[in-house]
Amino acid sequence: MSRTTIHDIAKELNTTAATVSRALNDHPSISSTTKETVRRVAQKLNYQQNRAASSLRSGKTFVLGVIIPSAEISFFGSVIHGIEKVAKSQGYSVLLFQTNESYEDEAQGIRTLLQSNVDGIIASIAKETTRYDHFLEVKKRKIPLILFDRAIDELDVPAVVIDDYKGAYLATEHLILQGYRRIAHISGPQHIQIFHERLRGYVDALKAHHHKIDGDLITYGKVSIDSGRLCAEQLLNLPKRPDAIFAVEDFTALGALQAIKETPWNKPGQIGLVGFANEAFSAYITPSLTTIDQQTARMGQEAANLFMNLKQEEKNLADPPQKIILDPVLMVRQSSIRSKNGSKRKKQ
Amino acid sequence: MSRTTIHDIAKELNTTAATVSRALNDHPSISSTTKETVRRVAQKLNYQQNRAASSLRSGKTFVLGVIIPSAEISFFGSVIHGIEKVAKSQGYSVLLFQTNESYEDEAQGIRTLLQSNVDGIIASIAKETTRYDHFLEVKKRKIPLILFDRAIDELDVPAVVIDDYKGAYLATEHLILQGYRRIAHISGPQHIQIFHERLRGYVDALKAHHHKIDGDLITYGKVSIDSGRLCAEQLLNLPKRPDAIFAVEDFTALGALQAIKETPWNKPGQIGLVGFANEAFSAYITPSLTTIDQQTARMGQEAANLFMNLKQEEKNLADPPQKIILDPVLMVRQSSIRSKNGSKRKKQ
DNA sequence: ATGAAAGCGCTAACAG
DNA sequence: CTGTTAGCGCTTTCAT
Repeated sequence: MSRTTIHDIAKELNTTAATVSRALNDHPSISSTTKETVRRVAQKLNYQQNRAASSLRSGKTFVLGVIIPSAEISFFGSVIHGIEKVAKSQGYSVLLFQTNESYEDEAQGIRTLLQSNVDGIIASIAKETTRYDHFLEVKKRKIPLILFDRAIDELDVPAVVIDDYKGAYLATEHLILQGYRRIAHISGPQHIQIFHERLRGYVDALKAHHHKIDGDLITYGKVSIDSGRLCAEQLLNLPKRPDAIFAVEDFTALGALQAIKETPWNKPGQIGLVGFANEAFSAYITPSLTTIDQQTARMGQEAANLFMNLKQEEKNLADPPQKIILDPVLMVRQSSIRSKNGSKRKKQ
Repeated sequence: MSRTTIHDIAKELNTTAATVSRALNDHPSISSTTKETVRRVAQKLNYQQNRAASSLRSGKTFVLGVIIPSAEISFFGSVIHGIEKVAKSQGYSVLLFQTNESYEDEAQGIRTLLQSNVDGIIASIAKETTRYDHFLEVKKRKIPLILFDRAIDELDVPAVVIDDYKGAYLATEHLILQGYRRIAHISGPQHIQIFHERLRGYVDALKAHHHKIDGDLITYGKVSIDSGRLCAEQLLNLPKRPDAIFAVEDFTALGALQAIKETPWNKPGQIGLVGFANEAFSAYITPSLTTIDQQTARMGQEAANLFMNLKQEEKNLADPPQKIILDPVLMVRQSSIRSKNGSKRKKQ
């Protein structure tokens, strides 16, 4: 009545559980005829391996633990997609935990993953997390740990991130090439690394193209629609007003767009706008938003690949951890196409 | 060197593994002093339970298997969020599988979940799936199975869905109450139940308010942006053209909106538009899209709750499976606010 | 190429 | 209240 085990198969074939186990695992020292018959009987009896037993004995679970702030955020949903895809292709399952940006939940998640004997952990650190003891515990147990998006240099583990500096540089340069002359930037809190990097990219792009850096044209918002709107209003009311805005991410850009639309002297196509993140809505608003794509699914895939590679060559544990920096991709849409003043329209 | 086990704790305390196990599991017949000391030593030795061993013995894994088409679709990301939240609160972990809408992947996912001895499975069926043998296998093994969104009556298992009929009724009625007189509908393939239900809701709402049903005003698209655009163009070119459109879901509505904007005789606010799904972009497009919210995170929570309830009262296995039908919520935004002809503006 | 025996770490039944 | 014993189902030496 109860579930078929390898002993049932062994009995049916007058052999032993060991042979059945080896046959099913394609062990080299089993004749192909035996493998064949074992597989046939296994199928007949509808046998399914008991992974708990297998992993208890072998120490391997073929489970990959994934820790993210929230599956509800499209960025992370996309990354999970990429991770699970690669994991599955290599026979791994994904055990998922959300932290809700809380250190406590994150530590609890790590604890559960350790109890589950996962073969590796892929994580994006919670905003609240400032202590890394839980991650150090993972390292101590020699369980492969890979970070993505929000990496921590201090932990000294492999990571996949995108090049925020370069993304911002591309965005700014695109506006320059479109012919905009006074390009403003709405940034975010500078203690968060990615926002600081994006500001650097903005500044360096301007410098490289011999534009002056004007402190008035740089504002620091709180990374939200409302904040983007307020910052943009402030910029558009300057005596020497900007003719383009690079926003630190798409929601900020969305707020800025609202402000732009309500600006009396603005004509469509006059004020350029670029965001960052390629959020789901960005292609569908009016005008559609030029932005920087972060290659989210790819990020997940690369993270999973990093894990697979680590497994392969467990030898070089002392090697410096690999860091993959993904190239951001400029998505040119309507919001940054300069349409008047006879400026030359640069094709991208 | 290697990981702490209950035997290590037992040795330290001159007691036995059984006692330690019971103490850690808060077994009633252990004195509270013993529990206390055991817990202290466990903490000191940094003990973490080995779940594989525990579940091999006890038969329970505290793992919930979740099968979805793709984590990249925001709908499913949101549902996962709800499921994991409830699961975690009850000590369960979530093992995630994506089907990519393929029957093969779905069957493979079920197989892996069975091998992993999950305590229950929550699934949304792949579009391609037409045979249910894999799900029947789950039932046969008496593993609780809960479906969401895309339920299959034939399987006779608990499910959480939203009331598509009611959602469509609400959407249509809202347009009627706004004062629109000729309300069209862009539907989808009728062999897919949800689209058929939405069509029924549309028709019944019109009937209930003594509007005529005009076959010309009902088109059948392919549920995409492009298809929505084409269908809307066709509708807007009718001799007796509609003054409002209810689209079967938000992407269709988005395409329809493009067509509306390009209609020469249209003035903003003249043609009403309602979508369905409350996609992430719907609040941010111009005009913002009135739509039907499907309570996605709630759907996940309810599905997880259904599982938890099943676990509690394993007695009534013969009872008819519970079906939870969530109420859709009308999200009124700009696209459906009637602004001219002195119609009374109905507040919702 | 296969079999015998042991044991992964835990929990549960039975004693006391 | 605690100890003894056994065994969940599998893999892995070690033998042959």
